[in-house]
Amino acid sequence: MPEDFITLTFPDGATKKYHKNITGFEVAESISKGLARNAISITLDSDILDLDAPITRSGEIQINTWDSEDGQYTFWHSSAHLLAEAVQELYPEAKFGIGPPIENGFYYDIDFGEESFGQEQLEAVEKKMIELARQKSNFKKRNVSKDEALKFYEERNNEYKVDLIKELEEGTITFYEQGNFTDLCRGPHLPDTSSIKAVKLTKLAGAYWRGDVNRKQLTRIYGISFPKQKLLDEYLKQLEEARKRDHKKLGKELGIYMMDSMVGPGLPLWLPNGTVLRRTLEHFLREEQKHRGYQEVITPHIANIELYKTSGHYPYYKDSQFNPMEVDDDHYMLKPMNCPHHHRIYSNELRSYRDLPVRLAEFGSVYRYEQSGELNGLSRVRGFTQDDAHIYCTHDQLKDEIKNVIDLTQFVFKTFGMPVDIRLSYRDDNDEKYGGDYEYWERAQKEIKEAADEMNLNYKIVDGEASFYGPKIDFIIRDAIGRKWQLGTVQVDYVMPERFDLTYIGSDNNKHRPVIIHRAPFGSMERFVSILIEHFAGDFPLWLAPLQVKVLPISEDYNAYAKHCADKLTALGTRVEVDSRSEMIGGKIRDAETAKIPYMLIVGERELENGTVSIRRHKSGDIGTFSLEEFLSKVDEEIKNKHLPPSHLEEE
RNA sequence: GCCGGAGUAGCUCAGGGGCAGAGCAACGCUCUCGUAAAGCGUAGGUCGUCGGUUCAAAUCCGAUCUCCGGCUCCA
Repeated sequence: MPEDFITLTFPDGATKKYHKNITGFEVAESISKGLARNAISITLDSDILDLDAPITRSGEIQINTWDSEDGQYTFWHSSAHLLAEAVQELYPEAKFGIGPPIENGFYYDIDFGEESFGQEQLEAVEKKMIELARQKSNFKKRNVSKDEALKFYEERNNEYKVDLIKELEEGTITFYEQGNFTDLCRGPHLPDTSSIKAVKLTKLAGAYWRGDVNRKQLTRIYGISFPKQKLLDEYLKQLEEARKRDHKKLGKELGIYMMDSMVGPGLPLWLPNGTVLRRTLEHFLREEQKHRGYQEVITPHIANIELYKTSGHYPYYKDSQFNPMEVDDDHYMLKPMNCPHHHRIYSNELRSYRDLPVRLAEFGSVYRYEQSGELNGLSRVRGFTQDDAHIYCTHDQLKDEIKNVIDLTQFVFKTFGMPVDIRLSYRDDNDEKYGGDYEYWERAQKEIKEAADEMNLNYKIVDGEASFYGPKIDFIIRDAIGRKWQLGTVQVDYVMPERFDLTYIGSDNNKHRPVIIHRAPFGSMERFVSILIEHFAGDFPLWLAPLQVKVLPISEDYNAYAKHCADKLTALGTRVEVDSRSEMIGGKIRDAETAKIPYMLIVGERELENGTVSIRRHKSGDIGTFSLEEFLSKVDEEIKNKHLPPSHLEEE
């Protein structure tokens, strides 16, 4: 091929020849006018480029519009610049840090100096952004030398950009300009500001420069923008919907839990309905574990500090534990984890290789001193209960045991129809963060990966996320407003067996070290329940619902028959109540619907005469009249098989 | 811990130096009803807490507690 031609491959596999140095815009134009009009940037192989940048090589090309992730990324990146331009207009002294696009929008970190910046100021900036966007300023790219770049920001006393530029290579530094605003930036950007039609500045936060608590805290402005007002309206509506499933709101409405300032922050009190929910979950896992060879144990909530010094937890996590208390001449601590207690139980008897694996399980409550700003409903608390277990096995058994545990965890999430992300958490090069020998780590990381591969898990490997004693598999889920939380975890540990001098007698009659697997499918009952509430939006599967059936007599004349139906259900073990208030049936139905009770049984003259019940399902409405016996077996079947609620099945 | 918001009846919220408000819930009475709200009435408050300014503070100021959104952290 002659040198001045390149070949571009499109997402559908088609290829086309172009002159070298053709721009992305021209390529788009060659396909259709509409595409050229909507084009935002292009992605060449994995690089996102400006629309007017000359394309110098062959490769796979994608024209990015608003409908692609890369297109939105470009759109929001330019919006961040627009935000900065608006701030600069209103606050000429403001100094800019970084302003990247994020998953939903963008932010910019800004040093306002002595100026105070609050909610009220946000609106003015928002208005200014729209005003500036309408001026249709072009985003102009310019190559600058390192000296020139440094000089530019030194003149403006912007130590943040200087800090950034110092780390850049000569020859790779570019500035982007739009209107009166110039920014250090690698791009790419929109052709001009005019496509930014709707802007909402959503949050104001403090953010440390470079994420370092010891450096200055800048003001971070979060925002989101769209090419159409309608899209912004939809986004805001969606946010509002999401807030309706917030477990803090539903937890209160459904009587799941409460917080009380006299009890203390981060210390949830489980209300009767929440307790039913939690105990049902515990029973579910306890039964499953029984079938899988676990033995349950119970350990106290405090222990001598020596226990945690032996485990090595104490020096690593000193700051996130409640202060020790003095008892006689010793120091005791609220337990921040269950593992050391279980290790002592393991050591309580001489173990033979014939006994392994030993699987010790406990719903163990632990207490951790989380920073006050971190506490969040049931998701992040200072006292919580882990569905903890420790498996002591031989090296040969390790991989199979990991697979068993993964299988259990998958089974749990499948039962609730929950989508989870799986992460293999490895160590990084910061040796101070981890205990134990490097070669153990290598081995554990390898075993985990092999097990995950053999189970066909779809995972991501993340370095630096391991615990201090070993690598792990984490199960991550998102809450109603998109935040990620870790639920289940499976961790391999070669360190604790050494520290606690754990042994078993092998077939060779010698002592050997077992390996430990730490695991918690739910993670913590508190966090799991918070996610469960949001996942089902309070519309729980029948087997989990705190109140499963409400019997609604048409009038007081049918209270006795309603009671009769309820008694039959109670005898079956169903959680049932009768609404015998002197309300009209419509009112009773409404109250039961808003309380999200799965089944309503309406009984009046017709039902009394025929020994039937009229069934209403939450969210689905009237589903017809059945004999009481039919309903009993229907409920029984639905509970036994842990059906998901109808509303949820439709969504899947 | 840090930055920004918020806290008024059981719940959702209005009021913003001059008598503490509404809807829902609760309680009482009437109604006895067929698939998402019956009617009337009654009661309910140290306006998170402590202090200051003022003739007068729910309202202005300061401190503090708790909650929410971020940052940092997260066994």
